[in-house]
Amino acid sequence: MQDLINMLRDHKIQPTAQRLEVARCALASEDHPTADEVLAMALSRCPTISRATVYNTLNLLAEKGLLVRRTLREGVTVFDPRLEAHHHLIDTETGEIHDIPWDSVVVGDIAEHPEFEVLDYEIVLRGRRK
Amino acid sequence: MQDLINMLRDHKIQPTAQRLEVARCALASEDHPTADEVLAMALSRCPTISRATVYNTLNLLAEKGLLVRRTLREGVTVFDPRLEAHHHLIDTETGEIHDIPWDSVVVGDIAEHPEFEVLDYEIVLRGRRK
DNA sequence: TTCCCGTTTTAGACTTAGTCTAAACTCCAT
DNA sequence: ATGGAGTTTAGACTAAGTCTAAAACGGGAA
Repeated sequence: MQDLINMLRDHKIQPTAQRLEVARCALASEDHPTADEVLAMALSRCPTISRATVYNTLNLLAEKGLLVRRTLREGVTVFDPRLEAHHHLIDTETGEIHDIPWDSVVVGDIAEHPEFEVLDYEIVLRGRRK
Repeated sequence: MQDLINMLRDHKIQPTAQRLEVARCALASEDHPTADEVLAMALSRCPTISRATVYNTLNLLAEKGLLVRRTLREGVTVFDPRLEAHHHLIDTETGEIHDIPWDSVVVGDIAEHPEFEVLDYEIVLRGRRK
């Protein structure tokens, strides 16, 4: 709890009850929740929290680098609490997102692009449960 | 024109004026249009075409393998007329999507996943104009 | 050719994800 | 205590997408 407060302070985010609850839900998540999923979780402990606050807080946490916004599901943004580089595997049947450790794929040289400076990259795998 | 008709027939899609127009716009596109972008293009030649028809037709073309649906832009689905395997580079400033030839990146072995059979994959690069 | 019936198209209602706004609430510093 | 900056809130609004029910189309049988 105190750790969470400090984590927000360290990132220049003024801690409030609502922000702590959103951070708790999103950062502790084992998967890749959408904003509305975080809202649903947060409501159980913080029954008056509003959708706008959850959206604002997630955007704030992402902007401050505590979460990563990802485009991995059609039509929705998901938030990823895992900050270390990793890849993703999408279950083609369900859309579920699974983390793949960075080292389990070896990417060789990426040819220099004539017009772009590449800042980062990831592999998106798609697969089916065996 | 006749080629387009045959292409649809070959894929068991009954050609109609609207479908031909949607196919023309989407398949000839040099980029990765959204459904609403295709609608805007189609309207100039086919002024009464409806949004529902464009959405239905794009979904049909994707289902029949003439287009690929991709999740590369936040909140929207884009359609990709390039069927050969390739990667994508996203301009972090604008969100623009650029194709990257398959061979310009060498991906080594992908570790066998214990629970999933990997069907395909691609690299998503993010970068900034130099 | 005409008619029929399955297929397609259409407008518009509906849903879902997300942003925006303006008012209300907090809470710290005076 | 009070004033103001920063937060939260409900609800309006927008954009992407699906659904529905009715109208229009079109190709084959007669």
